[in-house]
Amino acid sequence: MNRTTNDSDNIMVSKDQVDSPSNEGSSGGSLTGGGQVLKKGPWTSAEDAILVDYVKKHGEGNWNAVQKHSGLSRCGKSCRLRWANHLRPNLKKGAFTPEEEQLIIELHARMGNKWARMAAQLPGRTDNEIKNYWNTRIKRLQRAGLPLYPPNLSYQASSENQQSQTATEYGHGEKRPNELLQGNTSDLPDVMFESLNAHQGALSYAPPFPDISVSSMLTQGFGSQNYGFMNPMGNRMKRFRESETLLPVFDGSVSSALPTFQQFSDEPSEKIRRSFGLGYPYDPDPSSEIPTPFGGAVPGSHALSNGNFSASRPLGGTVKMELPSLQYSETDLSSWFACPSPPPEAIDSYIQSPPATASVQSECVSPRNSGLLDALLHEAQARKTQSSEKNSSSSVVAPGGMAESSGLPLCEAEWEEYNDPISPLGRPAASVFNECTPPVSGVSLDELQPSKEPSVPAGSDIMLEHVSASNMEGRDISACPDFLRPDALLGGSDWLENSQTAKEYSTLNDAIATLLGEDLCSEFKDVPAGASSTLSQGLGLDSCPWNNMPRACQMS
DNA sequence: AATCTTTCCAACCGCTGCGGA
DNA sequence: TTCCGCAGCGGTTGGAAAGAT
Repeated sequence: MNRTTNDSDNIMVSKDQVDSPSNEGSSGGSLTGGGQVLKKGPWTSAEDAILVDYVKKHGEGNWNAVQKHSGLSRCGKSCRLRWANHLRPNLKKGAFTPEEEQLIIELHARMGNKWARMAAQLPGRTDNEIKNYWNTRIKRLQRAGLPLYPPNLSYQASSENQQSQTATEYGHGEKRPNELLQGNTSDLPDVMFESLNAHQGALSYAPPFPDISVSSMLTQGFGSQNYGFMNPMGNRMKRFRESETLLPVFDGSVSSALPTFQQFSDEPSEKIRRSFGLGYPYDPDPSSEIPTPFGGAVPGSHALSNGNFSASRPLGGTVKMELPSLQYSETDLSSWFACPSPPPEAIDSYIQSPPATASVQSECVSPRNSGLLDALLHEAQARKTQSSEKNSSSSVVAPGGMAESSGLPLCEAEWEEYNDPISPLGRPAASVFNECTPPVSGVSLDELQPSKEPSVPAGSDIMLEHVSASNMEGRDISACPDFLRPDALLGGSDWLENSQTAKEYSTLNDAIATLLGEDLCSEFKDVPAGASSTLSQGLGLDSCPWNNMPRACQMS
């Protein structure tokens, strides 16, 4: 399949050749200042020739002059784009090589949606190409309920590295990805991938995270109000930014806590796998004694771990995918970090998760063992299987695919055990994360002290406090509320009595309303009556501020 | 074979930053 | 200092091809 740009060009040209340049109106257009109609739509070969000729003579730049000097009825923007994406020399056509794909993933983890900058690292590739590739990729991953980044992700928290990277990758005046939205240039470490080199062919599904800096996890993953949740994409983030100030504690975590009602599509993983067509030297060794990374411990969290909604089932019809960079780390980390084989002290948490892992693992052996994405698909399959097993014992009915992630009943039942005066919403995501996520590489988050407070953005102190306070050891991971779902977010009324929490929650509610109102609430409203009632009773939704939302968002 | 769905990609649009007047 | 134009960037859209049913 792999249509190449050449193919497209040929097709386009053949089509356009019928559509003569004089037939400009067919593609629409706009008037220039001089009244000339600027053509839109696909470029013809004749136009290409004109543009190439012009650039040869005059060089790149001054694109608005192209129209004047060459008679080309295209706006400067269009000319620049055409040149940059198709006509300039040394453009590499065709599918991305595995190496390029790997690099893109790496770069995206570091840069976010900085396509142009990524393109600079990929000779012959255009930002548009990379962007399209990435968007396609995340669609696939989302559909499969998979995280966006491979597990063998590591953080390099050394200041040396920060400095060097800051110096080399982000020139003067440039902001690093995590700064781009927050305007906060704290000493956040860069996120680095360990190379997915061939020598990792034996890499199990439990890559160690020796380089994970606890402080970086705290400051980036949760503490940083933006690093963890920077959403390089548009609308929702824009809306979120508008309400950012209303979220003193949660920061971006709210967006991360957006529910995913259907995290696993029914799409056969093999189908997806085929569509990936990748061959990362990554082997989810089914024989390894590593529990299914998610093990049901944090059911429903994975799609959230993408930082995205399932694309296969848009919520409210208008939910757009949000391109995560690694800045989604709270969610991403929760998934990725859950992948590694837990340290001994964390085993309990895994043990207590549904025992589907072994069977799931065995059932979902990646036949190809061919790479990261295979592994991810493998994992998705495992989770899907596990999810269905859990459903058989769960009476909770949820809208859409909510029932697939049936973590809520457990959470409901055991939430009270926490006796945490801080509300689920009032509790920082870090705390939630800490409780829901097994320690990494033998380092429990509980052990992570806010030793780098200077680098912690304002408000993170609260988070850190909670992180310190919440001790996950020995707790049943499954008991942790699934804050990745709005019903869980709404859960628990006790903490609402805490005035401060209630206040925060009120503000938060406003923000959520802003964020989700049109998109999610209507969907959530569709919870079957019984389930809704159950949820409402169990979660104290009667007083749920969601009901203060616009009518469309109110739950029946 | 027909129809529907998904994937891919080129191109457009809006926004932002920068530099010059 | 402000305004304006330009270049560039990122998000989104629309249409064609490919694949699935």
